[in-house]
Amino acid sequence: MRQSTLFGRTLREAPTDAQTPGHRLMLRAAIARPLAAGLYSWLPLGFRVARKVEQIIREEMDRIGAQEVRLPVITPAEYWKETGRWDSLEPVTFRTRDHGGHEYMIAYTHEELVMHHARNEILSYRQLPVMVYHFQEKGRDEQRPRAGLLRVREFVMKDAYSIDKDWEGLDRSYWSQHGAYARAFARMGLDAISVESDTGNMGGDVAHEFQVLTEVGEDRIAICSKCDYKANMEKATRHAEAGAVTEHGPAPSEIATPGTTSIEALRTSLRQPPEAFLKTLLMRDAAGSVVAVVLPGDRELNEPKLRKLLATSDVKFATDADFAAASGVPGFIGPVGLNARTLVDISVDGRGYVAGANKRDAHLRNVVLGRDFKGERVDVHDVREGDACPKCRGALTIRRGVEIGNIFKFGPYYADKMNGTYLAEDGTRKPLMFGSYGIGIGRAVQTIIETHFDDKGILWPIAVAPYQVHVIALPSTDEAVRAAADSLAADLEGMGVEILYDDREETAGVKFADADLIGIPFRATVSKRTLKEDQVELKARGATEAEFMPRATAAERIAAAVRRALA
RNA sequence: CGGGGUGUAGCGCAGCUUGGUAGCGCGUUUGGUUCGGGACCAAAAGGCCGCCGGUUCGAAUCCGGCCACCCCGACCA
Repeated sequence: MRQSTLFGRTLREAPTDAQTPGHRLMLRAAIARPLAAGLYSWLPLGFRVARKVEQIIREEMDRIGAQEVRLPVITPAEYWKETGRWDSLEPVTFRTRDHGGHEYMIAYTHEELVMHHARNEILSYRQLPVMVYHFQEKGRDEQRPRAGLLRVREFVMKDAYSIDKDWEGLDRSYWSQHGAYARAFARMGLDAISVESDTGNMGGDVAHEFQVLTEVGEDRIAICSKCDYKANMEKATRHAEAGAVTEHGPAPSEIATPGTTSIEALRTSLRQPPEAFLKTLLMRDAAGSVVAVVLPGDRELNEPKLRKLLATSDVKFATDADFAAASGVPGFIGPVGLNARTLVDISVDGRGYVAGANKRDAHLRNVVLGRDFKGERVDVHDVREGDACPKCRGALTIRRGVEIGNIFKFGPYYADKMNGTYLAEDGTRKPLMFGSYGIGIGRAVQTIIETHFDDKGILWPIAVAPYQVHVIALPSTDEAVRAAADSLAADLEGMGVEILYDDREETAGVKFADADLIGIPFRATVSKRTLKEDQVELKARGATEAEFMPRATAAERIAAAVRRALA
């Protein structure tokens, strides 16, 4: 590819609103361009990377026997209505109607559609197990797209689906996908770890996410410093000495706390640490049911855990009317005498706490769990740095990560809702056991950049680099140089090496700066200077030293270097 | 969705407080000189100052409304 005709120009400066290194470099190196909030177009260089990422995933999917298919982007409402997701996904989906008034959704994901085909194609246990996958657009009306390609509203996902006879088969499919993911990410240069995750609005129960740890990530991951425990914060738990302490102190007594409505204010006025207090949160779920959540003053509520526990799509703070119905007073609410379903986090132990008195300007001291109030024991708090690992009691650390892939073990969840059954060996109808497995291509591409760059630009892993060798003619206006560079470029291409050939009439500084920015793994320079010795200079991106080789054998040697790097 | 911010040439920005015919750097075009790390000289092109309305003799500037984009949070594969 001649750079003089390349569509898309490099930018000397990134727009100021691009914040993360990967976002800035992605724009500067002409990988992709924004079209609107959360909508990006690939430019030629970026699209080549995206296709290589796809190809790696395709090879790993094929290796485990998954079969490539392709489903539509525009999907009829009827299938989504079967599972109830037509309604539940409404806030985050793009919809339209055809001229006949029929409703459609830009596919948010493809479980319903694959299950629909599966129930028609699969009649017998003899056809199982089977896995299919495709690379297809997803439309998600994210309320807040961010950081370039990391969170967008339309993107290509590799989504795979496994269909098995039983849990045992599903387990095998799940772990074969897990293995394929690990290989695919390693091949594209991503250092991904698999962590336990919540299933969110995907339904089902067991799930893992593949996370690349980087400060630019939006997810928080709890990682044990001793064992292999790793979990997303929305699911992470810890070892807590529940109820270990039991105080048989005096009965609760009221204390005047005028205007003291927050833990922070109490801490200051009573001169006690946050963990001496009980925090009682009155929450209401999507159906309007109200629940009181009791936590120690130093612990935060983890909403995803609470949603999961209540099997609801949404939790909000309660209304004034809810407070009145529960006999609670905002700012002075406490578990003693509260008229509401009460959930007590496992972080609450047996000590005597200071808690709201459910009376204006008053708190109670010496409030003891079990003696003065009761509730269901639950785990709905955020873990934090230093907490004890639930598996080994080692210290947890909290890191940020980008979720580049996920795998879900649904079991009969979709089959049950969509009547997806097969005829089993014993003559009975059984549900198709389902799993789904996604990787966001664009997010993977930018995550590679986020983790492979220096102060000059991108350092592409060669397996996904837009080209393998950047041939530079210096200067292109010199006949002899141009002829030598043309022939090197042609020779390399003839050997199947992917080259970007900088034949532009630019100065050395501009060409080298662009080469560093674009980040192709090898740079082969032909210049007046190298021509004097009848040589070609070869330099690896990121290396400090260049290598000089005779021009006659240069193409051969460079091609060999590329082969070695790819191996 | 809550909070904050920004919209002026392709990109980065100044001008707005105090209203008076729109500027700087980079980039682009042309000519010339250069040529191994974002060259130099000269000339030039390029602007519904986000949109609509209001105030005013006069609005990039003041007022109102709207739109777009970004950041933090919430939420979300």
